[in-house]
Amino acid sequence: MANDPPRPEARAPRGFVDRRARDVAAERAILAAVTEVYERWGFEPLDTGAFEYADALGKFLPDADRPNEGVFALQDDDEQWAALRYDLTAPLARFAAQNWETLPKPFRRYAHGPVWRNEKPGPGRYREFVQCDADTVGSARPEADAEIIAMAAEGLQAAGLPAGSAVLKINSRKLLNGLMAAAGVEAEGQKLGVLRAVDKLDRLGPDGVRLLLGAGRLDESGAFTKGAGLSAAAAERVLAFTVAGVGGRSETLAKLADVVGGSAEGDEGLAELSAIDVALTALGVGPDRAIIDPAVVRGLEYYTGAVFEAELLLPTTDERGEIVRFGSIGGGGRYDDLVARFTGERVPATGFSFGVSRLASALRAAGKDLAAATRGPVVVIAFDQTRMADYFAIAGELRGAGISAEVYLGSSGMRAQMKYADRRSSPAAVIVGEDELAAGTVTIKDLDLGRALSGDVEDNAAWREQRPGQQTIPRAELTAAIRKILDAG
RNA sequence: GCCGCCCUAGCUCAGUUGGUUAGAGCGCUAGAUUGUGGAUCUAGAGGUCCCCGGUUCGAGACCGGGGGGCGGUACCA
Repeated sequence: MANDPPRPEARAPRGFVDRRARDVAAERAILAAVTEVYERWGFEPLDTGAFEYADALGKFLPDADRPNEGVFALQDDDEQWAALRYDLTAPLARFAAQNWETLPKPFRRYAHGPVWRNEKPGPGRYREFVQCDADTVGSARPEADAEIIAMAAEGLQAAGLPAGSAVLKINSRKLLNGLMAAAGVEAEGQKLGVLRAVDKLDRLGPDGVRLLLGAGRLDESGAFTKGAGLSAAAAERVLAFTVAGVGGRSETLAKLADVVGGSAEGDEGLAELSAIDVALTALGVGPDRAIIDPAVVRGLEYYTGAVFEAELLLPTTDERGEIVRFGSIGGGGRYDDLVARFTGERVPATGFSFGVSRLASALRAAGKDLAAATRGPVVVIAFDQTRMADYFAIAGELRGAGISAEVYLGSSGMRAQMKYADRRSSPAAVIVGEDELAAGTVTIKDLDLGRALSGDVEDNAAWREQRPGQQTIPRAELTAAIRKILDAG
């Protein structure tokens, strides 16, 4: 054995997860529910490839001809760098620029699929995950933003999160810029620091944010985060802004006007948010489903106006019963400059993206799994190896009737086959041995019924004696009998 | 990137001051029951003690270096 080649370790790369039937079903259910909403609101599907040229993603390291860290990139045989998409918005911008002349405008599309991020995974954070986006390209109207928000709210509801269990939070980059102008923050580095500090309000609370706005903060692991270095007065001004999100949307806007009104950009942001508020109300989206929250920042890169974030309000626990905090389960905003990168022409655009994978785990953690428990197929016991043809005929008949069925194809005995059927969550097993063949009958066993009764049985002899849920019927009645068991489940 | 914790069977873990052939529970395979799921009993399979080097008569344990994982933090389009 010493000369055997080393065996590879069977493991998935970190940040990549295997999903079994239950998880796949849950994600599919969410996708089906959300895309149905998108289509009903007049958005058309668009599929683009997993790879984009890295320059189309706009992700090159400064002063390097190599793509940014954070994306999975490879060099094609023509030396061009291609990278796996890290979201669905950049590919849309590329597509819109490429086909702009021929598209009906505004262009309304939805898309879903996996995206990849080459970064350190964490709890609830993967390097491959599924997003589901809807975007409107070519409309600068605040109503376009409002429609995206209203649709996202309906999507949450369709996915199993009605009002009260999740909320959409709205803010505007223009407000944040107005705030910083009012607080006298001008240096670029300092602006970034302020935005990052504000973004952490929900996690660190006002005291943590105050530290980050000032000198810096030492976390419990001992790592120090440098702060934005604002004066105490400026920091308090920023804090007052971030915590102003209380009550209804128009009340919040009035409060915010006191803080950022006066600066040109702040006033513009306020006007846009007001228009969004009015449109949302007209669309029937109340403050129980969408609020204005001045602490929402989102990513720093491409948003130019309104920004949105979907937050889960349900309490969630992990498999050990400990409380877990989920980050946002979706987000979006207005990005008016993204298409201009390709065409030079400014094209207003706005959109929203659900994190489907995270939404699925959030629903599971909250005990609100959309998908019912997965059902296995009816298992035809391979009792007599010389009668496989009969077993395949039975499976074929069931399949023809639309019933999921299979013949056991392993090599184990009957006991193991029953156990197999049990573990597949099969509704029923079909047993055809020599007795049945001779009599022209089949024996079917209702496994669900047996599962329900098994708790009361003490010894195996009695259990076997009872044969719960078992019946022997004429061969011709097989499909009808199985159907009856399925309907009862 | 920074800080901390961890690494022994498929999984969760025990392993005494350094001592001979490395253990448990669960899970898996099978038997008890030539044709029946749960429970019970019995048997079996399953190990690079993360890797490399060092100390030692002797290392799963001690020392040094490396790797991997987890958590926090930073970044996050």
